[in-house]
Amino acid sequence: VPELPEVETIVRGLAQTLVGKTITRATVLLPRVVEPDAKRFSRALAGERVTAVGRRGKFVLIVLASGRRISVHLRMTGRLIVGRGAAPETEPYARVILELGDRSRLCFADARTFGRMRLLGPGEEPADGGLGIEPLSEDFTSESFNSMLDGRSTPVKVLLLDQRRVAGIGNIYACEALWRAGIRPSRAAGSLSRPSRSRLHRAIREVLAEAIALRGTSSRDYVDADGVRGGFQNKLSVYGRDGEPCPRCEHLIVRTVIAQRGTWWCRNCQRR
DNA sequence: CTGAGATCCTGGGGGC
DNA sequence: TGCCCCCAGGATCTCA
Repeated sequence: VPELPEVETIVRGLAQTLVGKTITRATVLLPRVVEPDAKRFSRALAGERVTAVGRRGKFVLIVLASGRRISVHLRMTGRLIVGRGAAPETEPYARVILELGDRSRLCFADARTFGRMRLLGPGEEPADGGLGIEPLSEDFTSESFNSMLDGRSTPVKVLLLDQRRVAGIGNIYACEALWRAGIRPSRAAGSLSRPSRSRLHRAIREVLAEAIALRGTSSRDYVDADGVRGGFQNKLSVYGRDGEPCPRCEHLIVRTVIAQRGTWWCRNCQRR
């Protein structure tokens, strides 16, 4: 499941290989994963030059010379692979192929087809419901996070996953940040003490930065734009580790469900 | 406004 | 060992 650190790693790779290249042809193999319709999508992209590649939350943003952008959301199993070998014959589950001027290709592959590739007009934003603050930006201060929690009865984990508030945190890093901060995931957000909020704010920034440094977490499908796995899966403290001892206190990690999502945590040292 | 639940998909894990 | 069934999981939409 690509979250902020995985998307950031992909984006850094794409920036190296895509910028300056021209899209000579766009082939849509599965029409329902693109917007607008496949015909308009491929017609609009032919001849476009890539000027930059960026990220907003979990969205990859490919900036084009015309001012339009392609947004890509990988959801669960999406991949973006660049190379000469990135073709329908060699990439399983290829959904969209962008042919580049130098005979290489950008392939959007996705087994479960939840991912989306969307052409955005100038000024158009990638998420329909809007995106919240970037957790690694200067704007994400302890103060701004603190006021985000005020008066909210929703479980703090649900709040962390809400892209309209903080953009880019998914299930893995929500679980990991809560563990680092020693906070029970089901705890009502607004009921957290000020020191707890501050610890959580810090934990979020730390875990995301560390994961980026290790090029993300490869639990199953994720690989970067060059097809390389990340390294943070070896550093996970709780995610996916039910039945194993907590790295901090040795109590067994449990898996519960919050808002239909698997939630891994330590009953002993996440009591705040 | 807030939250609960359904929806979309399919590989692979679990159960038998 | 093999087969079938069921379900995870992010965002969005509907409904209460």
